[in-house]
Amino acid sequence: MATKKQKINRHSRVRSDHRTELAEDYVEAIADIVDASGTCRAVDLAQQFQVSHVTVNRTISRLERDGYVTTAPYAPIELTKAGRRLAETSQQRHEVVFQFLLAIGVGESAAAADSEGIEHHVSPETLAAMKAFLDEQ
Amino acid sequence: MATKKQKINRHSRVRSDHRTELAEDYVEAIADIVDASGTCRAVDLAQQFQVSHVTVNRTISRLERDGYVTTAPYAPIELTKAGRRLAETSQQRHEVVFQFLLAIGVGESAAAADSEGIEHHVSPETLAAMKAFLDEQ
DNA sequence: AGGCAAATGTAGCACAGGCTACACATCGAT
DNA sequence: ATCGATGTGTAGCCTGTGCTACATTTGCCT
Repeated sequence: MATKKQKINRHSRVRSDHRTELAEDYVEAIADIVDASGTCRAVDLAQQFQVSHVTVNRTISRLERDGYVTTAPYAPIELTKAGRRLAETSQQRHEVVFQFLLAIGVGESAAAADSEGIEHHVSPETLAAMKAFLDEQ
Repeated sequence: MATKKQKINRHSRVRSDHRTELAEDYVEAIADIVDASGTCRAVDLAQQFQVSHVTVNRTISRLERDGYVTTAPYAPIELTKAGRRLAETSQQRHEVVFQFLLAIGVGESAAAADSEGIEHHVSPETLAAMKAFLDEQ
C-alpha cells in the first residue's frame, strides 16, 4: 500500500489560523485608526477593509463576544486590554514580515500586500528566523 | 481631518486569495495522492485534511463546478487539465516557499506547517525574490 | 427648533466550509 | 452468493463573512 504523504494537523492549523485572522486584522486596524484620529467608528473600518458597514457591524459583534472590543449603540469602538495586546503583537509581527520582505528584495507595494496575507501564518519560530535575518543585515 | 492609513485593495486581495486557497490545496493533494497511490478517493482527502468525507464531497463539487476535477458517483476523483495545471504551479510555489523557509533557518516541521499557510499569499514578485535568494545560496 | 446628511442598526439573503446521522453502493472474503 | 466493512451519497444543521434594502439615530447647520 503506497504511503500517502502525511500532513497531519497542518491543514487544521491553517484553518484555525483563518479564524483568528480577521480578529487580528480588525484589532490592528482599530489600533491604527485610534492612533491616527482619536476614535474608531464602524465606517472607518468599512472603508479600510472595503466591505459594507453591515459586515463590519457583525464582525465587531464577534470581536465583542470574544472579548477584544467593547461597543455601545452609536458609540465609537474601543479595544479591551486583550484587544490592545492582540493588536500590538499583530502589528509587530506584521512589521517584521513587511521589513523582511523588503530585505529580500521585494518591492514596497508587493511587500505591503503580501505581508498582509502572510503575517497570519507565520509561527513564532519563523518569525524569529525573520528577525534574525534582519539583524544580520 | 486626520488621514487614516490607506490599504486599498490589500484586504480585498487577501479575501480573494482565500477563495482559491482550498482549491489549490485540494488539487495539490489530489495530485500527490494520485502520484503516490494511483487513484484519489474522497476518503484519502478526508484523511489528509482531517475533515469529514461530507466536507470533502462538497468541496469537490465546487472544484468540479469550477472545472478543476471530474467525478462520477463512487468513482475516483480525476484532475482536469486546468486542475493539473493549478496543482503543478501550487506544488512548485509550495516547494519554493518551503525550501526558502529552511534556508533562512526555520526547522523542518515549522517550515512544513508555515509554508502550507504562506504559499497562498505569495505574489509572483515575492516568489521570484525567494527563488533568487535560494539561487544565491 | 427643524431638517438634512452621515452613521448606525436591523431584516433577510447568499455562499463557503464545517458537522452528525443515516441511507445506499461496492468489493473482497468466505 | 451473501455478508460485512468500507466508501459514498443525502438531509439537515451551524457559523462565518459577504451583500442590499430599509429604518433609525446623531450631529451639525441654518
